[in-house]
Amino acid sequence: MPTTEITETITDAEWCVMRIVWTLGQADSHTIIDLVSQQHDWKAATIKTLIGRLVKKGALATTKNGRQFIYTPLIPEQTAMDTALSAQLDQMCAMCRGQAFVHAIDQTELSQSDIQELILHLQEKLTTAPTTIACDCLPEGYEGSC
Amino acid sequence: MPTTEITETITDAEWCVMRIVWTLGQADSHTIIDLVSQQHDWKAATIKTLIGRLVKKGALATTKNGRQFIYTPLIPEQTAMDTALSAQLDQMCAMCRGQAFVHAIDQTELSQSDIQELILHLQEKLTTAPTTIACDCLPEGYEGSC
DNA sequence: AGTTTGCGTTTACAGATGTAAACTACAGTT
DNA sequence: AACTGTAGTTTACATCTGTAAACGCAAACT
Repeated sequence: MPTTEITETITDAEWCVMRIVWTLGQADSHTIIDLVSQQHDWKAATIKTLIGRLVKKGALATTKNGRQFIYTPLIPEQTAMDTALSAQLDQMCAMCRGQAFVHAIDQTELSQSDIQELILHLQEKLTTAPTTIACDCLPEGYEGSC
Repeated sequence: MPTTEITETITDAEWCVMRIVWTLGQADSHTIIDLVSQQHDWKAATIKTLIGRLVKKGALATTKNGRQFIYTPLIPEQTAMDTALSAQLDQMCAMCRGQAFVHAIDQTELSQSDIQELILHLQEKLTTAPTTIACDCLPEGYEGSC
């Protein structure tokens, strides 16, 4: 069987569709179109296009149900979030990522349990953390710091 | 004078150029092209295009220096990182952002001082954190949880 | 002064993305 | 059986991105 690997990226507009399906677990196109149009000023045709592209990309699976399809996520939401965040972080200076987290966390609403989990992970991480992280914005062999 | 607001986004390829300029503080095109070509298999012409687009977008300022230009960042690196991370997080389910952070932090090398700062911020945040964050993947009026 | 070199600008072009109309085909209705 | 509505597919098209060649002009060299 073919590996369910997703190579292509999910675009911003496609994320809106995926979030509906992730949350519902599964949905037919009518439901998706109905819910997404309440969040965005998109025509039904637009949402159909997005669904089609997500199926082609292997992000959504289809199951025939009479005349229509039921769509289910082929990639877990958590995986998609990880991939997206990592891609973003990877393009930022390694030395600055810590500060980026600080700002991001300051501006994000987090639940008590999430915060506690984060603190635990960080405390654990602290035991093996290096003193400093070098800036990696310049090519090999150059020293820099931003 | 016009406000130095950047509305347009900096693309992935453009980030590579910005990182060089951010790190050096300022640079002429020769330097940028030289350093960027050591990191990416791009022709000088490609990098010239990226520089041009960044100037047009208002991300880089130019100062005439004889026959050539000196480029300086018009937007701070930290601001760009914040904006990029926020945009990414904003499109993810509010309820799941905490877990996204957990995974991202697990996979990112952080210095001891960054970790300590993060822990402090989180401890402070804990004092006013809500017990739970609702999933915001569905339109107003629908209850969901992913 | 003429020529070369190098810098910034213009033009090019394919593929991705946002946005959507048009079309096709089958299920359900009359 | 003919009709109609709707779900999925095709086609459309402007803009953005990645990638790069070509061009014009001024400085530097001869």
